[in-house]
Amino acid sequence: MTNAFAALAEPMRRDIVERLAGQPMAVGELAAHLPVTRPAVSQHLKILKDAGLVRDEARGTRRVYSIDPAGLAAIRTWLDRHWEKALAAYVEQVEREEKE
Amino acid sequence: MTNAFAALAEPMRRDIVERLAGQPMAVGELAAHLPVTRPAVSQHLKILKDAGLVRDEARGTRRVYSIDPAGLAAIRTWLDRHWEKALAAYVEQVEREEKE
DNA sequence: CTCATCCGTAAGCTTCCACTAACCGTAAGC
DNA sequence: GCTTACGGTTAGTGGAAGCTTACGGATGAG
Repeated sequence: MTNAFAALAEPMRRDIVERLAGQPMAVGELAAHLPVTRPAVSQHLKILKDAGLVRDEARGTRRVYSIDPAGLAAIRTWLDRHWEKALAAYVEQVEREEKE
Repeated sequence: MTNAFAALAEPMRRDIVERLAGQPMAVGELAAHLPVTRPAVSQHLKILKDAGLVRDEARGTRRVYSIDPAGLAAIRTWLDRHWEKALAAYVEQVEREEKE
């Protein structure tokens, strides 16, 4: 995983992820519903794949892409970790101020 | 919230978030531990603030920044929603293939 | 009031990113 | 074998992003 957050930074790539979450699709099928050309979609998919967010499966000449739950789970782990840490720091801060 | 994912795309900003999660800090204090100048940190904090990920509080001439849990929670909501949708689509796909 | 400290902002530069157009490789159908 | 359909890759370009330097504003101390 190079950088899942950077992969999801682009609105176009989030749109792609949302569409794939609803239903696995091929590259051309995605491009048909998006305002960019097929190569652009292909490049986005490459980035999403490197980030571990999507998977691809050869299906004849077509290439069907689908969501990789592991990628989303990795982000969630990061969030949870730091969210809890922030809460702990906040509690500690409050306790420190109460002693004053 | 303009774009929380784009805000967290930069490694420097994730570093800042991690440090603030451990303990609220002022701008200069952050910059002292980072390999960039203070204005750069200030610009990053502005982006993180616009994204709803951090909050600031005036403390004399200093300006203390801390994590805003709501921002992280928003990302988590997005993840959960599409993750569940992807799972549902996956189950549906399997059932459809079993009928063939 | 003056000075020092802390911080945000503007301007400029460099680097990276998203997009298109053109090309090449591969699998299915006649 | 030839053609068609589907995708990945490359080169090139316009625009956005991050960094630094320089400057201006606000608060506290003396």
